[in-house]
Amino acid sequence: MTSAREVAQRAGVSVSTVSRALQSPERVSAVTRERVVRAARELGYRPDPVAQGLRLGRTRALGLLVPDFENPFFASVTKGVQARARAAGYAVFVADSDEDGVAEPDLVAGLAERVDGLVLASPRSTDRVVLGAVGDVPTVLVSREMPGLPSVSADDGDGMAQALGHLHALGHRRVAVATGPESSWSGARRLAGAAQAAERFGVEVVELGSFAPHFSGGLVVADHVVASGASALVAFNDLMALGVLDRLAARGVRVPQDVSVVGFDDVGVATLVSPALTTVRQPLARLGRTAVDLLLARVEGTSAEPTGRPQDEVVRLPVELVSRASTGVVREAGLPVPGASEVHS
Amino acid sequence: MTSAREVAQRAGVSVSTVSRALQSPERVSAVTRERVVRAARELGYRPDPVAQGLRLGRTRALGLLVPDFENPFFASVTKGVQARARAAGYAVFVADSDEDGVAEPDLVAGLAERVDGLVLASPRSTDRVVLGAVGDVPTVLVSREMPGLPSVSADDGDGMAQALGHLHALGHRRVAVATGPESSWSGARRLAGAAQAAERFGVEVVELGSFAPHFSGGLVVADHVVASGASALVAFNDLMALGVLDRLAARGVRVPQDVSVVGFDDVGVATLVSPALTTVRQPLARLGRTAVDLLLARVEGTSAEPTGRPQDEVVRLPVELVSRASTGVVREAGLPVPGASEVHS
DNA sequence: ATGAAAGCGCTAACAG
DNA sequence: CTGTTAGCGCTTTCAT
Repeated sequence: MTSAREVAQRAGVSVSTVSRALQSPERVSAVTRERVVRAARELGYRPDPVAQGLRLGRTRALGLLVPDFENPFFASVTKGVQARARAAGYAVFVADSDEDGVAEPDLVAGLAERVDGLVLASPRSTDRVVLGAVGDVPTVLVSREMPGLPSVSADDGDGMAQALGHLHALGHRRVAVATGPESSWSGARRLAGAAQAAERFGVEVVELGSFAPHFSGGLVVADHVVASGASALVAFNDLMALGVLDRLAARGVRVPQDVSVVGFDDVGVATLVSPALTTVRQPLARLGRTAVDLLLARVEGTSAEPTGRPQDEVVRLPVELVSRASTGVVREAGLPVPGASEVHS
Repeated sequence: MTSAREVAQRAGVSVSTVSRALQSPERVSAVTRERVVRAARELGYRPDPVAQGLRLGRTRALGLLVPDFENPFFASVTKGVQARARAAGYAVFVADSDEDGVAEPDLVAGLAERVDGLVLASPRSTDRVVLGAVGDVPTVLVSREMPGLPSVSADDGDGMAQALGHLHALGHRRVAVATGPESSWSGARRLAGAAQAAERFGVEVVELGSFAPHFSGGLVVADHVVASGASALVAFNDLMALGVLDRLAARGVRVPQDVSVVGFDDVGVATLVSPALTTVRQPLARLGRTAVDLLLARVEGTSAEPTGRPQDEVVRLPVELVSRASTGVVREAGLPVPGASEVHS
């Protein structure tokens, strides 16, 4: 690592001039600036970001916390955060809580002391714990809203409404809904959306409860669906829906003839299974990018916006129901008219 | 952020005593240590890692570069790196090159100046470029070997041998192999392994060429397989294999009756498709964990090992062929005996 | 326009 | 055992 002193020596100037020539070129004569720049280039000099960070109090680093990298939803969010941060000249620290809410405060605190801003994706802790852990570090939430913190999430309630509307139009009148982690904010939002939409469309919603947001959780959910007598299911996410599909097939329950299945997220695998999964598409990478935009607005001085945005801005990105075979029209059998509506109601 | 000075004041000692009491408790009297520790706890003091980094020349941060977070292979590696680094008290910077080898040197350089060590997963650049970019920062490679740098990768050659052995045992005599990015080191290794195994088993290997390591690449590969007259395919990775499966199904080519398909990696989705994918399982998270172990041995002083390990240690983790339906025995039809062997050879 | 000096928060060498 | 001093690499007054 070459330091500013070596550059100064080579250019025959002082270290402060080196700093100035590089940071505020206009405050230095053209000729010395040229000399400094050349010396710097020849030595491959790059100011040490750690030292800069110490002096300026800004590290030009952002922190990202996710519950699980192996969940494609968060992989995409990570990608989005990463891309936008880099474009703005920020490095990104990451931490994976392994879906363990208890570990979150420590992880957040560990990140917080090294970064200028924090992105927390679907934190599982309570509002109070999250607020305590971030302290006074600028923070943006993803897929979670909470008073006092800006956030960007998909419109979960609307997504659920679209899903139920779709199922209703296909003739379903009794629909099961499986939730993810108890502590999932978006899960709660969807349940609320489901209740509203249920009334609007006149469908009965059966809450199956809370399950692991993975393939394995779906295996369990599938049996509940069958037992519930519902003719359709909306799963917490695509991974869970895939587990449902698998178990249903194993039990000889046909999809969509006997039961229709809707996922959430539209991660890549949704199209790779058979039948392809109908799902509520979230703008995955955009969640991450938007979060960084919000964060940098705060980190780099609120003065950018003349009128000043509200302290905790809440962004809701639109979602889109993507209809595929798992709720589709079955050629040979015609529209799957659920027998459930005859049995119940 | 509370600083050491405030703790010192509250405890009635000097800042150096605060530092000592926390870093080397035995060099401080029991009573003052107690006072300092209590003051620190009361103020919620945590030494600023940035300042520590500047002073000590160690940031207690590691850098990780991957070609694509959304590729589940790298998501798992990231998870492994993350977990091990955290356990050792290191934070992790990440960067995603988007499979763009040209961007790599800049990304690596950007990471290098902030970290104590680097993990480079499947870097796409040439040896010279990689070595230049890392400079003198301790570095470990994942899924890539190169003179001068330690590395941990799966035994790709053996994996390919297991795949071909399996296919040979099932009666296949003409097997297509599709590679990933030209610059992929493991792809080259597998081709080499294929050549060896081909001779050993007496199977003919048809090299289809280089394709995108995604689902979309597989769609293209499928047509090549059919055109090649091979009765089986080994794809570069599971994602590609899934694309092949999809396209084959669309063309009415049955798997495994008409063509058998083998993937690589055993990422989660391999079991979610129908037919389930036979694949060469890599110890994904372990790749990441082992890389960090190697790295920390270097970063924290080679003296840990009495005799001193070789400067560039090369670790090859074993792989395991997992046989599933995509090469499986077909109940109704018996063993899929490829017609290819009658047509050719 | 430039250099000297101060200091970000911390730790290590050196006295005492 | 503890306080004082110095300095990591950088930016920023403050003089000149």
